[in-house]
Amino acid sequence: MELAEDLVGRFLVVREPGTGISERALIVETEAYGGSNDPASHAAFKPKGRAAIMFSHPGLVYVYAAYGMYPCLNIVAEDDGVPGAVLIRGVWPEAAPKPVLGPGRTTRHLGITLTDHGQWADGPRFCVSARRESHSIERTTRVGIRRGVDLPWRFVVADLSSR
DNA sequence: CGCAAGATTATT
DNA sequence: ATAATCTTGCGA
Repeated sequence: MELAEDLVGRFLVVREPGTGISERALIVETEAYGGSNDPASHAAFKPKGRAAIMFSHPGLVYVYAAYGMYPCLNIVAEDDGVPGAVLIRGVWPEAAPKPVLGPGRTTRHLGITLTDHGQWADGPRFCVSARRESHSIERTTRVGIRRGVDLPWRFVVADLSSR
């Protein structure tokens, strides 16, 4: 949960294998997901298969298929045995004039697929840079879910439209 | 083994 | 409002 707020305002670097090309994107929207205390978390109602990585150690990438259509990028947040992850819901690629909002759109834009599941969030494929400038961060309830809607675990850069 | 449902998005 | 379609949980 602290990680979710910490990631907002940082740069995520994605390197394309082979090409040597990397793309930097400002993380502008995240959501934190917990364990059995969080009814919306995958760890709460299907803690098997891919989602089992949420119980693993921090810094690993959890990629799942939302409704079978779109990959969604998460970063495992809690220690071994403690379920928890941060969903990247929106980024602002350096080259783009406008932010890319929505977990499915974000991963599609960055070229992230289910095969990236289990990668290190700070390794050859991904890298999270230090915060470059301070942003005012807004904390709201989560969106796009049907359970646990009341938990205020969504973090966004407040002045999105003014940059 | 078959079916429903979910942290989504684009299209009718 | 619906289709597209991955993964798990549950019932037969």
